[in-house]
Amino acid sequence: MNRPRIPRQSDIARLAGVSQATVSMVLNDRAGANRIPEATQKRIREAMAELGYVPNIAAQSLRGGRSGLIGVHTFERVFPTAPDDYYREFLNGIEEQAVAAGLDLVLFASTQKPDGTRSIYGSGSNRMRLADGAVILGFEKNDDEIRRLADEGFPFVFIGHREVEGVDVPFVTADYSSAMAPVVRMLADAEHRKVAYLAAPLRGFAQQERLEGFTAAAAPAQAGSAGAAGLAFEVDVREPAEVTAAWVRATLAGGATAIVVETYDLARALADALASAGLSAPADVSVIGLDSDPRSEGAFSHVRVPRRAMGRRAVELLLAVIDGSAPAPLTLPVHCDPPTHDTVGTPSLGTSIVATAAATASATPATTTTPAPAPAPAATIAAPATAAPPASATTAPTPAPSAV
Amino acid sequence: MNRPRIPRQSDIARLAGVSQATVSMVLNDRAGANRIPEATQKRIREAMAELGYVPNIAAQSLRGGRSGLIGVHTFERVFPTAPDDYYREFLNGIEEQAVAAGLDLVLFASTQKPDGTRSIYGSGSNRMRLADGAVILGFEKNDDEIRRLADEGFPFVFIGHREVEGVDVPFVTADYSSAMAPVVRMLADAEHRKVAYLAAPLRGFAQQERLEGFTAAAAPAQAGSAGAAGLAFEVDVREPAEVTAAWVRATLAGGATAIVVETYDLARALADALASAGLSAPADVSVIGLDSDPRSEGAFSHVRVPRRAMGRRAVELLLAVIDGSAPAPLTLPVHCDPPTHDTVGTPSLGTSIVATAAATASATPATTTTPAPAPAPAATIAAPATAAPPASATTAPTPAPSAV
DNA sequence: CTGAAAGCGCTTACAG
DNA sequence: CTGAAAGCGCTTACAG
Repeated sequence: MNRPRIPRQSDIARLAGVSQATVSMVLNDRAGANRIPEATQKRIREAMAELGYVPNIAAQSLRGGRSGLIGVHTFERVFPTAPDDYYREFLNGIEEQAVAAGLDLVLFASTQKPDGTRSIYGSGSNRMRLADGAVILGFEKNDDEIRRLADEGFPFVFIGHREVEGVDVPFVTADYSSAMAPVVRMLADAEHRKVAYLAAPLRGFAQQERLEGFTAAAAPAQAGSAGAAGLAFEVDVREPAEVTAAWVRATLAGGATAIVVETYDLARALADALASAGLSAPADVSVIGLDSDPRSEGAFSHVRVPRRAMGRRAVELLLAVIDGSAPAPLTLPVHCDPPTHDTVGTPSLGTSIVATAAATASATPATTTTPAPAPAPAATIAAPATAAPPASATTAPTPAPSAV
Repeated sequence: MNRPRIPRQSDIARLAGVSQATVSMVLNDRAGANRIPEATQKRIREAMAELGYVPNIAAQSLRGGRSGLIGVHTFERVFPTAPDDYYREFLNGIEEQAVAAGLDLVLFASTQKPDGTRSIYGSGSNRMRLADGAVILGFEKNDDEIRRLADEGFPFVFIGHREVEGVDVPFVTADYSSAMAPVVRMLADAEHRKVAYLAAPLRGFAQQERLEGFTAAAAPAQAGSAGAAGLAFEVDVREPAEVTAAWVRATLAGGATAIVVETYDLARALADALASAGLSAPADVSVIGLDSDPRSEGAFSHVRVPRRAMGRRAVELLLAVIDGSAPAPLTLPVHCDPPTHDTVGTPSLGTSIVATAAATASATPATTTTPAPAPAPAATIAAPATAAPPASATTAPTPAPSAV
């Protein structure tokens, strides 16, 4: 069977009795600019329909420069084996926005090395340039590759706060600083007076910003300003393995009536710990998570990290970067939905096992006592030494996120 | 900041002191054919590395070369909103094999129309031609687009049995015909004598093949041949909404001690029906599903549709189609893992609500009584009229799947 | 108002 | 052993 040749512009031109260039003009609606008569245009369109013409994308993008392709690169596998993978919602958002922008997505799979990690330049060449730009995700540190990408002038945007020395890394992030106010308000409104802030040892940017936001939100209330009643909190840095039934009992015995959980792995550990202590939220203790993953989502009320919206905004930001219309510093915080009330109750409502310390105990709160206006620096909090900010944050101060 | 120009072959050529054509030869490993000396090749490769050369995919594919891109097209959205989407595992497999083959994946999102469906030619141009070939998924019927794709000679492979008149559609499918034998054996071994085969009204290829496979496996046993004891079954075609507690009671009252569920939506309906009837599997009735989706997976023992493996094999088959090394008829059945035993028990073990009809009732079984060797045609089964094969299967007989 | 021509970055015969 | 040249199918100045 002889494969029928795919029609091209010159075939239409011949059929319509015009030049190939004229066909191109009509196709691209630049016909008006050149005032090609309606009759000619009609003839051309009829010829197109008759031959079933379809433009050759490769030729178009070779000529025009843009491929209409947005890359997606992760430093780990894109479709992890686990059914509850973290990337999923980001991809949903990226895809949504690609649809809206009429772009296609390239998932770079060819860059995977035998150990399962993915490298941009590992193969010796940057396949990524096949796309007009790329959204990059992943926890792995690959500062050298990022720097090289920036040096080449390749447009990219990170999902998640990323800093690489010498490079203005564009990124979208959850707006944790503003997301903490509703959390504090909800706890204060439920008349909690003392809260345990269960923090992760690894102090990434997200952890840092959550704690700063929480502190800033709690401080004015603490000072007795308008609105909610005072809320004291104590930062407790723990590995997930340390979050046991005993830890829960000790925490409640210390007078806390609510627990704020910084990360999703701690949230999972806490859910297990509560279960094995025979306690439940909000009956025995109120709990709010500041992050979540699919596995921890059902356990507690939590700040909803807007992963899908972040994916969408990342593509928007990328498109702005690609055509140079994005103003510095190219960081885009995305609003977080406030937590639900499911696992937050009033202390009196609970059948707390804590009888030794009153919920309203006037023990010196661990939080700042300075009546300074928000945002108060987190550094004044009596946190364990392990809660020190990450190296990058101490050497170079974290830049304030600002909208694009 | 002036963006450094992206290097092209002529830049490498200049740096290495050769012609651009020579660079192309070395790049494409056709250097051997032209016996370009190792020293020259080395110089060229070093220049490539130094400049960070990456081929321009558009130019390559315009010229007729390979882009190293495998397209993924779905007639519905790729990343559905529901957390339990059906495509997920297929994509996992596709991606796995892309990694293995060193290829990248293009997810066509630009083709989405306002109603959410996706069309290959809807935008007037076939973006898909950017890729070397494509894996296509989706339930929507778009025979015209498939035919056009085939006419253009574009390589593609379907996931799922697909037939389009006048086109040899390459596809991978679950090997249902062989998957049914373990199901029949498991039921017979557990000493079931009468089984209800709960079938879907929509008789797609998968449904068709399951029923044929089941019939073929049950027939020899029925004839008293070696191995399992006789197994009679009655096909009951139902909409999911019809699968109620009453339906379950009536089915058990009819003497069936086990239910085989053809599709995952019926499986979900049956799970609900059992619950509302206050029954459970395998205590009251044994149940095996012949398909599953993430939402029905936990409910019953089921034949595991090897979605990930199907994704992998689809890419393998596509690569064979692309370089013309795949022999007709290009259909590839993938082995299914046998079901677990979780919801299969012996009838005597159950506290069946059925007291009226003995489990070993000698009522005339609905199955074929012909002692013919397998595979027996499903047509001899006393199925309701609505269980007629689909139009395409009656006009053109279903071709026997055969390995590539 | 329309056409001839250049050129996007490649690959592949074809000459030397 | 290597280079000059054609050409893939387009878009976009530039001439008429």
